[in-house]
Amino acid sequence: MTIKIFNTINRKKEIFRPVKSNSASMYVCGPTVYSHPHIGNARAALVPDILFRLLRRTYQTVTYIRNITDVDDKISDAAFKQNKTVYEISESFIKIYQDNMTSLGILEPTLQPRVTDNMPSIITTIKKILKNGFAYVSDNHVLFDTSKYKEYGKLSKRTLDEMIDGARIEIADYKKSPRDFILWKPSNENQPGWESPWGMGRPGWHIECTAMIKNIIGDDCTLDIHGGGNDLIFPHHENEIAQGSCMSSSKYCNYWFHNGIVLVNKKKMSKSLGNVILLDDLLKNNSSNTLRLALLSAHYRQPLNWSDSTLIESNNLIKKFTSLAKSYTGDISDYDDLDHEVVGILSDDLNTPEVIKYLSELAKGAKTSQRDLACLIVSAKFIGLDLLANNKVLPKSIDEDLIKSLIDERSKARSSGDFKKADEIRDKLLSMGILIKDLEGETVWDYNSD
RNA sequence: GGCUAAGUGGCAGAGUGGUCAUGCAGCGGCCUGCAAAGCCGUCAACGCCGGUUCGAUUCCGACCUUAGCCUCCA
Repeated sequence: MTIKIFNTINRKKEIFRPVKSNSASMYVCGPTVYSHPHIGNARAALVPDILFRLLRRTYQTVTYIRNITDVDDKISDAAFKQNKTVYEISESFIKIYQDNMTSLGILEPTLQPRVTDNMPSIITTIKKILKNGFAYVSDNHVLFDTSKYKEYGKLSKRTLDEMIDGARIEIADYKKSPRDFILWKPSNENQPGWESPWGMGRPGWHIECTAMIKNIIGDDCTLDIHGGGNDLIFPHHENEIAQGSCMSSSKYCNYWFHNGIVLVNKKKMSKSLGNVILLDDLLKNNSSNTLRLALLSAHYRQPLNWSDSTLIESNNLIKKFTSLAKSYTGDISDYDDLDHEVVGILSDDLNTPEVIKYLSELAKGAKTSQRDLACLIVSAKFIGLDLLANNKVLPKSIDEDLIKSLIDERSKARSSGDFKKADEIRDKLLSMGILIKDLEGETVWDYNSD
């Protein structure tokens, strides 16, 4: 199976050819652990999760690395504000992040390196860049000298002149050029710091990824795929390319893979707009299936506008699929090969909306064909939708025994012809948030999420 | 202001040089005590202006609009 992915470096869909024929390596920028993960973090983890599932199917070994940034000024700020240590903050949000990802059915990456565990390799990487003449030391900082690297701007398609003209920030006096970026900076007594040849300090934002990648795959190896949100193209990934290319003679990475951001009210989430949607909140009222489907409803490179109707539509579709799946009587393992169609669709640049269309068509056929139904279940499973799981997410306040007794009471009223009473009970249940349906010989209920 | 993308039916959202996306909503019907669900059918779109072409929503160019980046943001 040939996999095609869109490569940001040349803005073209390309056939994926890994460096080694039977294995693939992928690195994705993971979370900075300073607050609760939001729906955007979920998309940034889910999109590579789908690619990981696809790569696993195709290659014998897949090394999927997703880092954890546990050194950052935002973490220090959070620690200061909450009167906690940096370690307490990062540990608690690492746990929340991992729990949220597990709840979403996102597979664990092969490796999840932390910045704090990689200080020696970060320092070694900076030393190599200095030794090769692409960085300079100034006022206890180490800075990358962008003027020395001719290809700078290749990924984001900007020239150095454009960037300098457009720069809004004041030029720090220790920089030769406003575009030079920090590899190492000094720490004061309130900030986490490590001993280095340039004094007590901490790494700049971009160097951690380069150091960890090279530490894992080897200095002279090329990474197959590097991913992240498309808001990281500049400056983060541009800077990574510069560092990675100047610390070793090998090409840094072959395929750049970026997902679009999640918008709320057509705007990027931000604390100042007050439109940040947290996963903890979403997971209270929505199943993992619903959230996954909603996040996959747009192509991964497009912006995804998040709204209530996104959730409602996904929930409706999932309900339809799961109620069909309940009627499956066979052994699903008989049909493991039935997912080759969905694999084919995903192989064309992860076209998840096309997969959803395909699932809808299977659902139509599934009413009369057990094979289509098995295919639906297996195909959904490939993108991490478990149609056989119990999908009901109920608020804790709902009393199931009360619901059952009201339904019994209504059934008696119906069979004795007292439809007025029956309808009153139905309305009462609806006001409790319970929707009932009279199926053949039986009344079923569900939480009314609309 | 510069850079990078994107504009498709009421909404969401794929795709294609010439015949169907799909889902939700709507409309008509079947079913139902009535609903709901389900089923059958159905309406409806390619930002604007030029160009290439027998034919453009699709390719090319200008314009307009929107979003992201240029602020250590996924």
